[in-house]
Amino acid sequence: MVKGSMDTAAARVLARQRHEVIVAEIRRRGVVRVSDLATLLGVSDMTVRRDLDLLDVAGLLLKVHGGATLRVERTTDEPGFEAKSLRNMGEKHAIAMAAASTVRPGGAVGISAGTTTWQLAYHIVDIADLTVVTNSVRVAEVLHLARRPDRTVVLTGGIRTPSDALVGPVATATLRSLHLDAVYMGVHGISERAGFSTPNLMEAETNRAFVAATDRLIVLADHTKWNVTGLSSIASLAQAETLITDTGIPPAARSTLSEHIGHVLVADPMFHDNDATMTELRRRA
Amino acid sequence: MVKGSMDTAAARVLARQRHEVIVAEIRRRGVVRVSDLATLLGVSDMTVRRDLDLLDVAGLLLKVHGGATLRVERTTDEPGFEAKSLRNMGEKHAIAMAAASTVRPGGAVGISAGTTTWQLAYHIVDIADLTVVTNSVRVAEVLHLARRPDRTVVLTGGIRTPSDALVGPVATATLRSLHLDAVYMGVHGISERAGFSTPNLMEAETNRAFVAATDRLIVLADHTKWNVTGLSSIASLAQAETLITDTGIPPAARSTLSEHIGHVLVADPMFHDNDATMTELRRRA
DNA sequence: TGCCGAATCATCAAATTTGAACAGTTGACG
DNA sequence: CGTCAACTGTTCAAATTTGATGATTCGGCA
Repeated sequence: MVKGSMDTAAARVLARQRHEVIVAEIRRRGVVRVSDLATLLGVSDMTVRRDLDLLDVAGLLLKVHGGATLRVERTTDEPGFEAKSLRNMGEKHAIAMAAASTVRPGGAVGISAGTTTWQLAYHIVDIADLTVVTNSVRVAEVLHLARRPDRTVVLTGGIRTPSDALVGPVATATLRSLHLDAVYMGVHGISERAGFSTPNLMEAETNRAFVAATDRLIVLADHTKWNVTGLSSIASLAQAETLITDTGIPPAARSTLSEHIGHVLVADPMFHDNDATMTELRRRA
Repeated sequence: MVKGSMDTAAARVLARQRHEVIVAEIRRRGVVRVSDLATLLGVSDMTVRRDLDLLDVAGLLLKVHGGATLRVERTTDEPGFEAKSLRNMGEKHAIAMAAASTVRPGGAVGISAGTTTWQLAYHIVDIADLTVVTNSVRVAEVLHLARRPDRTVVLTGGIRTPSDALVGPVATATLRSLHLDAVYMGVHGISERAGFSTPNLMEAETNRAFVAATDRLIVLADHTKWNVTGLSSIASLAQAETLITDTGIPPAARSTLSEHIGHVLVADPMFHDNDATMTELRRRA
């Protein structure tokens, strides 16, 4: 009972700062000791332990004897844990589900790198006779582990970016030699003027190669991407055959998009709100 | 209640750190001895044994008399690969070490897929200004995780075989467009008549593309490969500039090989060395 | 098969870590 | 201005971990 209810979590600013420092420290060094943190933060060991308790149940770290460590991610498991830290999971999940339902058996599809397309990979493992071309090591990994005999997974090759995409001359050259029935692409920004865009120059180049390899471009983007412009444009709105987004998209944006894009699908996200931190913040406000 | 069995830990270095080092060490070398780990980690034999006990029941390794080995059965990884990597671990390790010492900084090297070349990857992470081209997802993974700014890792792309090699038209096309200072290649068989060979047709094709991309072919093969002939030949003995094998090779074979190959290096598996993981841990402690 | 050195296991003491209880302090709110 | 809830620090007993000691078992070799 000492570790009270959620009400007690609405802490002073001081506690929150400590929590941030602790998490940052663990991210940086991988492991921290209670005694080190106590010295670093200028508080007692007991306080540090209580902090670690909270952060542990919140899923931000893993308490071990003597300190705490990063939470181990099971890369081969479902995206749940790792993806939890990402924003708009519910929306992305709904979008990925909707996108999966548009994949036709027996074809060859391209899948670009990104968190939404990564989710998409999980939903197409059961589609029959599919050939998938991707520049995402993660997407390939998911499909590879499924081990279906009627599945062909082609990696484009190239240099790996921090976000796990393969880019560069090798990737684009490979894509230039291929023709795909459909391409599923995640983007970082959508606007009427700049079209679809991304902040990474290399990824933009690879994505343009994807676009050139198909007549059927399907863009996956949750509503937070609207009116965001990345450094480099990938394609104009009109080049997309279909855009799949979620119900958070403003009606005005929806009608604007419909003017340029043939099909605009709006996926309804499941209710998926378990973020304790968020709730906590709401309470304080 | 979450309070685990595995994360119970320690005094100077958190037990968690020890566990990570132990698992990494086993994955890298295949086998470790209790006494080695004790000196490596700076703790007593008894502590190491207790750690191995925990990691054993956790399924991360297999305790044997004198130390521990990789677990043979199902891991999260591919069975084919793991199973193979167990055999002749000491020899492969020695060969990989010898091969790493022939890698010149500042160049571009190719590394084919295989268990020996996978080990090689661990030993070249510290070589400066290196560009690596590989068709092995595992090799790329190892080098990618090192995150060195002066490292460029290029994946060839292609279709993934059960043994984790990328093969097919995409892989060969990529390799045809590249020129490498040296290529490090593992093979499944060596004989005077058939030269270097492998049982997998697709891998053979990719490997031939590797050979064609360089003037300096370095073949890695432990002594069990001698007089083994795979389905498909990759290259003749004369095409190799260097062959690196181990002391288990019969003298007769050695002289035969020397007739055709410019350099034949024989690595001694008994030779033990220091390793980077240890120094890093010491620095933290 | 039997022997010997090495490895393992069981047990215990010392050192460290942990959690619970209690008390003091701070800030919010009626 | 007083009350109350929450947070923090201190103390102390219990639990965990570690290394050492000695008995036992294992594995290689003649």
